[in-house]
Amino acid sequence: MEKFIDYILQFGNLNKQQIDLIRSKGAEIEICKDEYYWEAGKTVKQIGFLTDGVIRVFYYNNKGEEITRYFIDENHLILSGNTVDEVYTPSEYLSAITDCTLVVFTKKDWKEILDTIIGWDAIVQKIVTKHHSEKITRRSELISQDGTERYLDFIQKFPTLVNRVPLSYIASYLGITQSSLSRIRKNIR
Amino acid sequence: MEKFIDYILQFGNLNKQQIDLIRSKGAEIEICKDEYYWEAGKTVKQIGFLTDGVIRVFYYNNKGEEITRYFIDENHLILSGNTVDEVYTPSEYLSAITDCTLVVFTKKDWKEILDTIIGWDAIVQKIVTKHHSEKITRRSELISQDGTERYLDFIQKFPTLVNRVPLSYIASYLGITQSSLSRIRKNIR
DNA sequence: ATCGCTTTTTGCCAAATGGCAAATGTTTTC
DNA sequence: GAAAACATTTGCCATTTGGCAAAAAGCGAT
Repeated sequence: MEKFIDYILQFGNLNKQQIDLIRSKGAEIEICKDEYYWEAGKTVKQIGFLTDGVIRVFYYNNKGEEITRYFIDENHLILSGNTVDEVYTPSEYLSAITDCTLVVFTKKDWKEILDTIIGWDAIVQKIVTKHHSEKITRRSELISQDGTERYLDFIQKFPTLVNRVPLSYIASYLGITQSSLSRIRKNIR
Repeated sequence: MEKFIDYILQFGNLNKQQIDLIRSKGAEIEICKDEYYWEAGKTVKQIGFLTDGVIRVFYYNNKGEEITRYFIDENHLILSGNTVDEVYTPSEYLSAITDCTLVVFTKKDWKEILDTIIGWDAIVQKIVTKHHSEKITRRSELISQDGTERYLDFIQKFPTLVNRVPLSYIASYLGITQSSLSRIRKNIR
């Protein structure tokens, strides 16, 4: 919970009352390795913030292959759709790579926070925009690189993930096969 | 100008007064082929909406190569940063591929619209989020495809761009070399 | 129609990556 | 600690892509 508060405070100021409100609404939950947090086609009912663990976001392409779109690690918001009111049904899966701890808010409580704390919306928007931009930048960069560059980039940008995420997922994220990535790693050593 | 109004109305309702306000603030400008609309490192002073033409967004990677991140075509908002107040200095270039027509707003006027029209912020946010998501999805998909699939995907998703954008830019966008793309096209025929 | 300039295609060969299956290594379970 | 389950590496070869340079095609100005 405190991780979430600290995180939010990086993006805007909140007074004690406001912090208490947030604290009173958030609930901690745990997800075991390999459990889904979201499933494609199933309506999302909560807003989450990952405080511990790693989650993998993936979808199935038209050949039925599982493609990892990105990883979510500690201190990241997991939002559903643009607005709280909107019913949101993802087209991708979120699955825990390790055991995870999250702070979650029901949509109702989130809405209450939104209605009570002036500026909350702006804070969340800031976070969302930041994450979006980062993802676009990162994905775009990958495309112009060869396998080795992609991997070096990955270990540099996500040093804490390299040893916690199975090679096959990293390979999928980088757009190369697992065996190629294995060879690339050999060459780097 | 009317294209902009029509576009905005897809995302939210506005009354006649509000539309008139917008109309009174927007100015039409033209940009010739190969001119820059944004340059990396130069502060952006206006909000733009592309009504005609195609713009290329690119940056230089660490080898000094020009990498096309994406294309902007008709009916797309070109925003600077998260908020109007923020001074925004892009790290990429926007350059006209064809002659372009834009509707532009000074930051001051945009702010006035923002302060006058309740819900304007939400409309813009919706648009931005939509574009972001589309870009992330598109870029992610490319990564798991080979050259041929990338190109087929491109012509299917941007049929109007294929014949207006030089091959070298498309190749760069798709993360393959121009000669490879040329061969791919030959094989497809 | 011709010249000059830019864009696209092509040939040649090298390098990178994919596909598949077996071997090896690691972790979990009983 | 052995067996089973899972993850990673490796060998082998086919395919794809890259790099470079020359040729061909396209285009605009005169």
